[in-house]
Amino acid sequence: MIIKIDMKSETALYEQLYNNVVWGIATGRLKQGEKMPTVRQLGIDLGINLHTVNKAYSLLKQKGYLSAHRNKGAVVNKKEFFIADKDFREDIKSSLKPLVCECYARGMSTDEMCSILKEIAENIKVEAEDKH
Amino acid sequence: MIIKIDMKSETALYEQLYNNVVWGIATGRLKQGEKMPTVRQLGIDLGINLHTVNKAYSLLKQKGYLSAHRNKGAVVNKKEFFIADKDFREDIKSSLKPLVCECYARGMSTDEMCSILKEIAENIKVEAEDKH
DNA sequence: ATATTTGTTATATTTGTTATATAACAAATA
DNA sequence: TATTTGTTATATAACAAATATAACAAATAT
Repeated sequence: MIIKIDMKSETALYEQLYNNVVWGIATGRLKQGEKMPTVRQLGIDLGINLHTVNKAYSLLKQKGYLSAHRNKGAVVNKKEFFIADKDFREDIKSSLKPLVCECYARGMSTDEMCSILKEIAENIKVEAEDKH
Repeated sequence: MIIKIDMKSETALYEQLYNNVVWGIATGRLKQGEKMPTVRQLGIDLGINLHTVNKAYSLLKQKGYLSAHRNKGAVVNKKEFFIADKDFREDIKSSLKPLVCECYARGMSTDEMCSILKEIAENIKVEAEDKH
């Protein structure tokens, strides 16, 4: 999978990298068991430091998306390793609440919010089909 | 409205403050034309620096929620000042996409995501009715 | 007019985070 | 035994968050 980062973005590099990998999994570009580039190689490819890559990988491991073994590189975990369990749902709720507050404060209805969410989800589905 | 911040939270103080005010507007605790505490007073009340308060207020002004005038303090704007226009919707989409990706990667359906969103919105409604 | 209140701007300092750089360690493989 | 890979440890620089002090500018009160 081609990973791209935007040096001008306000989002931290390691966070962009994290989001990219999650997007890759969501769109089926990264499949379970698939080998990730090494922290050194990806650092070279993206023109960033291996520790920045390592920080992203560590987070991805912590969240269950990747496993890493010495001299083996990082691989994408099976889906069972990153299910939408209770803890995850609580995390998502916490992240979502401020956004919902903003929408609500601006007079948006719940249906409107859901339709935006569905639009995004639909987009991800299209990106998943576009991978060929 | 009673504003509370958590010094142990990972979220920046100015951001917590920002979220608090938006929540206040969303739940009807802060009404249009209502006077906000002065940056100095709120700083004293919360035990934080007036510049931290000022940073939150500046962001809230920038997003249309508040107006400020010298020696008048900050007041909550009319709803017309913070509608859910195209720019806002684009911003929300950008913020929402990484979250939707995570949910999608973990096998959640769009309906499940919407139900979580609705749950949060329902909660805000309850908090709005609880204000008496 | 003058003093006060308030947002605003400016400068400096401390602390934590992000990103880079170099080096070394540890485990698996060739 | 050498190499590859993740991992850990320092050190450094740049930036952001939060504080501290001071001063400025406009509106209000006395």
